[in-house]
Formats: sequence, structure tokens, C-alpha cells
Amino acid sequence: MTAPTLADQIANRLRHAILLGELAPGSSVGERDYAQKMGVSRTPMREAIRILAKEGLLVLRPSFSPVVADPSLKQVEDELTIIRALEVLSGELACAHATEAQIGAIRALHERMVVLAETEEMLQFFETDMAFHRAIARASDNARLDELHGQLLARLWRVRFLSARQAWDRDRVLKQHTLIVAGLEARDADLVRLETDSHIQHIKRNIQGHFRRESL
Amino acid sequence: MTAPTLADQIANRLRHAILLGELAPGSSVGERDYAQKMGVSRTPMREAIRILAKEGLLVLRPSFSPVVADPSLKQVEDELTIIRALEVLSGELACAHATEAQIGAIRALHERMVVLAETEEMLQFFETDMAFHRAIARASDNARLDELHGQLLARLWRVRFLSARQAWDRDRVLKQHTLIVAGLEARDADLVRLETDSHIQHIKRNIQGHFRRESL
DNA sequence: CCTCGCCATTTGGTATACCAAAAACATAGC
DNA sequence: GCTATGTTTTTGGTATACCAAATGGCGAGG
Repeated sequence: MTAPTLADQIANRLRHAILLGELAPGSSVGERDYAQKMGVSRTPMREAIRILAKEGLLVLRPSFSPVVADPSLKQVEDELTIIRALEVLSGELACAHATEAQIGAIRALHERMVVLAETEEMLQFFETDMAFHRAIARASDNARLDELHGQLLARLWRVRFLSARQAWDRDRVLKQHTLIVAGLEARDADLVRLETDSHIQHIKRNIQGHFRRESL
Repeated sequence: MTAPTLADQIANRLRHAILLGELAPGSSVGERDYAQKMGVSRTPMREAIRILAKEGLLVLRPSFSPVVADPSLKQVEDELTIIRALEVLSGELACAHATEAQIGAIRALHERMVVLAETEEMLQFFETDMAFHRAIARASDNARLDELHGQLLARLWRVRFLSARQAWDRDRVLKQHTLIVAGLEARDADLVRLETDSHIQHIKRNIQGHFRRESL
């Protein structure tokens, strides 16, 4: 039973489809439909749906088929507010508890981003960005914080990806990441806190701009 | 389908049993056993187990029956660290966004605690304490924050209940709550942040003491 | 007496059949 | 032509049967 359960596999496939936009927000995901569509029975599909619902990618409504979540700007802002608090906390804790190896890994991810920024590998750049922040959370030596942070990031994956398409933003991201890495290496909690906070604030503004643009 | 599903009902019953200590940490909760024990089939029981697992009250292990969680001191501390960050954030946001009615409700809960402190209604005192903190989170005008905070509190319900049995602690709790209420009414984010932080730190020390006492 | 391996039992995972409620549609009455 | 109502269909919820894997006991062999 070490193999991932069918429900997990399906959840993963569905998650990918949702994040990549193959399943548009608002699409309904009926148990029967998708169970057949993916060649499994309703039981694991049902479980997969519950998993994604808990993650916030699907919303369940009584008497209706589950629907791909379509978060409002306020919801995204609220979530980012929480992420900001958790990342600031992660940074502080990482300054105190991170091993040198962990900080090295963070720096490595940062340097990978610098390289990727030159190319047109948008997706890889973005995923490395996510990995960078995940690595900081992991270095907090607080497993639950890491887990929670991952959940929140996952939920915002798509909207962040869409809003991060502006290439002009990359320089700012890299500059801020540089400062965060420097802060971690110097174990300077104040610097990390400050830069992390500002970093997320900028992301929030970016997303606000994305929503504004989208609602034309 | 407005009625709560069987799975939810069972999850609630199990949750109660766990929090009240009727199901000792470490007890195994087999699907078949408990499905029969509670007079339902495996399907809703299975779902209930997943729900409680997501909440952290049960832990799932491949090839084994689920088991009632038995968090280590470090895990509890880690969780409290997160709760502290979220409650501080809640307090700040509440200062900015809470309606007068919400602050009134918070004060009312506080005053109810003052009354209950005189009696021996330990459980009610404790539940009002939880409600007090939940109310602040609700006043943050950030639904997701409220939800997350509730989840984290729920997970620590039992250990906090056990560690809060010391009556000598009530005065300190009430005093700190008084300051927090004052801070909210004055919309003084700094005061709220400070007192909330200190409040949770004290709770953490209490729990540390509880663990020390327990491990005799 | 100890150890290694096999088998039975128990576990969770999956498929499927059935049910009740609610939504959608069509039809009849106004 | 519109509304109200009854029927049909689709939905999720539940029960149950079956499967494969892992555990733990039991027995044979050392």
C-alpha cells in the first residue's frame, strides 16, 4: 500500500488540470461524469473531490455538482494577507533555526531563478519562485507551518501564475529575493521580515492589477 | 440535502469523543469496527475518518488503522507559534475593520468569562475563552483567516483544556483579555498586538508545564 | 529452543448497486 | 401567453461486495 491511492492520483490530475486552466473556474465536476471520464469508480473520485474541496480548488454546494473555485479579489487578498504573516514568521524562524545546508538550498534556488529569468521559461521560473518560498518555510523548523504555507500557496497558484506573466516584474522579484537571502545568511530577522513583507505587498498589488485588467 | 450528512454527524461524534478524552490518544479507529459500532456503513465512516485526519485529530498511516493523534510537545509548540501569528494578525485587522457590534460581542464574551471565573464551571469558562478568541478572528473581516484560526484552535482544544485546569491561571487570562478588549475598543493595534502575543506566550508556558507534569 | 517461512486473517482500497431528494423540464390549466 | 404543478432525470449519499496487500500467528525445520 505504499503506492499512491487512486483517489490521490485523480486528485493530482484534477489539480493540474485546474491550475493549468484546462478546467475553467466555474466548470462543474460531477462525480459520475468525471469518474467515467477518468476511468475509475465513483468512490475514489468522490474522495478526490473532497480533497480538492478541502484545498479550496473546488467548492461543494448542497444539491449541486462541485464547481471549480473562482475566488474574488477580496478572497485572494485575504489569503495573501495570511500568507504574508506566515512567510514573515517563516523568515524569522528560519533566521533562528535554519541549517547552513537549508540556507544553501535557498540560495541555490534563488540563483536558479536568476538564470531562468534570462530565458523564456516562464513556467519554470515561476515554479522555482514557489520552491524558493517553500524552502524558506521548510527552513523554519516548524513542520506544521511548512504544511500550512504549502496549502495556502497551492490555492493561489493559478492566480499568481497569471498575474506574474509580466516580465517587467522579474527584476523586482529577484532584487527582493536577493535581499531576503542576504538576510537569512546574516541571520538578520529584521531585514528578512521587512523584505518579505514588502515582497508580498508587491505581489498583492500585481494581483490587484491583474484583476483590474481582467475585468475589462 | 440541507440535512447534515451521516459522515458529518459521525465526524462530530468522533470529534467530541476524542476531545473529551473518551478516545485515548493512540487508540486505533478501524473503518469496519467503528462503522459497525456507530451503526453505519464503511463509506460515511471512511469519509468521517478523512475529515478528522485533515483536522489533525486522527493520523493515517499506510497499511494501518487510523490512530487518535497524540501530539508531541514540539508539535503543540509549533502549532501555537502559528496561532500566535494568526491571532496577532487578527487583532490588528480587527482594530481596523471590526464593527462596533463585533467589538461589543467580544466584550460581552469577556464579561461572561469574568462571571464564569467565580463559578466552578470549568468547561463553560474554557469554551467561552475559545469563543472570545474566535470572535476576534471573526472581527478581522477576513473569512479565510477566521476559518484557519478555527481549525488550528480545534486541533489544540484538548491539550489546552487539560493545561488550563489550573485555576490560579484565570486571573492572568482575564487581565490580559481585559487589555485586549481595551485595545480593540481604542483601535490601538500596537496594544492588541503586544497583549495577544504575550497572552499566547503564557499559554505556551502553561502547556509546557502540563507536559512536564504529565511525563512524571 | 529459536528461527524462518508460509498461510490465514484483517486492513484499507475500489467497484457497484440502490435510494431519496432536488432540479429541470414539460404539460395542463388559467 | 404565463404560471403552476406533476413527472422525469440527475444528483449526491449510503450500503455492500470484492480485491490485493500487509500483518501476525503458527508450524516445520534447524
